[in-house]
Amino acid sequence: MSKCEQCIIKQFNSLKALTKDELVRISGCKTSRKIKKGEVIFEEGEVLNGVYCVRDGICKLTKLSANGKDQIVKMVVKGDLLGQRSVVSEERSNLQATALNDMEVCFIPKSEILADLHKNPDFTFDVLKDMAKDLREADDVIVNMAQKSVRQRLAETIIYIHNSFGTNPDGTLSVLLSREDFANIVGTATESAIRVLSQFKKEGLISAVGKQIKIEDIEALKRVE
Amino acid sequence: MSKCEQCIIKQFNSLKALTKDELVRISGCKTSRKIKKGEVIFEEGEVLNGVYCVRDGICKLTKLSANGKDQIVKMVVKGDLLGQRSVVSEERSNLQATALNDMEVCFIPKSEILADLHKNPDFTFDVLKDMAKDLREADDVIVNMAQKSVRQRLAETIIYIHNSFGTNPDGTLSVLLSREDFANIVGTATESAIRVLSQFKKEGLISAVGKQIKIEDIEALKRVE
DNA sequence: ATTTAAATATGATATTTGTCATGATTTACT
DNA sequence: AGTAAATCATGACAAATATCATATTTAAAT
Repeated sequence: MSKCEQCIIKQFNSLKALTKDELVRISGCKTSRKIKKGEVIFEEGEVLNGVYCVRDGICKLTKLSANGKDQIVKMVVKGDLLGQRSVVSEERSNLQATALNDMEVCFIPKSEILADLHKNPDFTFDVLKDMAKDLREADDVIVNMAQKSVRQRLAETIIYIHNSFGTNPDGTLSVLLSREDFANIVGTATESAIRVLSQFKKEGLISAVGKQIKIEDIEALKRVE
Repeated sequence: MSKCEQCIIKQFNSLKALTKDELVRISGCKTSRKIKKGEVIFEEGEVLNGVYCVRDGICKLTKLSANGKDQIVKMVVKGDLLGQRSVVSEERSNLQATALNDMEVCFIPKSEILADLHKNPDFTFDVLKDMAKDLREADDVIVNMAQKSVRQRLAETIIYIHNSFGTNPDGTLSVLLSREDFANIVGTATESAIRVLSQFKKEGLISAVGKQIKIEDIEALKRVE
């Protein structure tokens, strides 16, 4: 099994603030795990006994709403940590995590994380900074949800996925999402998401073959009202 | 001027994790300030040079959306801290803070807060815990915005204000919000908020004389669909 | 106290979004 | 390969919400 000290992934998250010794210790008790596309990593309401460091792949964080629909609250990629919020606040998870790709993650037990949080202020501060960023992003999502149309939100979602998760050589978005996933990000009915995507296609803003979506006119997409 | 070490307010926020010495030091460089109802404490995009500890009163945190409407993202009360997110991430404020009451706040310079964040892991951990709570609440707001009707959101807002900010002796909500404020919490047009409040009144769920709103049937309000 | 401005209220109507139905296409499975 | 089950697509209609217009009431200012 590879060692945390040498892992390049940690450069992208708060683990980089740990000392060599701390990393060696964590490396000794972490477990590596492969997760298949569609698999649930943890459920809403589950007690998380640790934090996941995402080495590869992408997952969605969802919350089931009263009307029985999943809302995608955030997407987590390679390099991100998963489950810090629950571990820090010692609460059950408020979200479900589901793999959108095949994934590879390392699981670090809660006790190790908490030990370092209490001992290493740099690490704690880094986790804090990360959470501050998450919080700002969440504020932005709230405002978008409250004030923008489904059309605008969907356009922005496509741009966001394009910019954050990249594209294949042919220009198509590298993360494959179902129309239902798009609806659950945007907070609309699946049919509405489908309809708006069809409109974007007709208007030449995107092209789509099945789940393969490609931005054709990003400037026009940005201008969508 | 009163001293932080003796201030009871700090029991309600992360400052309680500071040592006596740290509190004395902070006490020496804090400034107390009174803010009148309606006054802006800081604006969106402003550089915050410190954190506010709310000793009395309530304020709203808003973000201006592209369509020119303010969205109320969170409300902050006596006992809460204000501005931690921006200070931690060393970014300009992503929100505007406006007093809804006459307020009394203590301003603590950024340098002091950051010094303690780097030295006192208990304090940092406490701030982290607080932010984790804010983040969970923000996730909940996202889901509500995305999946619930204006009617439901408004009903829940009234209950939230009732439970979190309390009532006057006659049972009316102690925080006076304009109909526009309600609209900006719920993310709807002012006219829609007014209309729904009128409906609630007709249905006997609330009574309202001007801005004075009183819950008449909280169970029915909880059941609103 | 009177005037002026702002906030509240309500109707009429347009627009957006959701729901239900139904068919086509794609994917998964044996 | 062939079948079943998802997923995608689109129409028709219903419901929710926004917008515009215009009173009415309330608060603020002189």
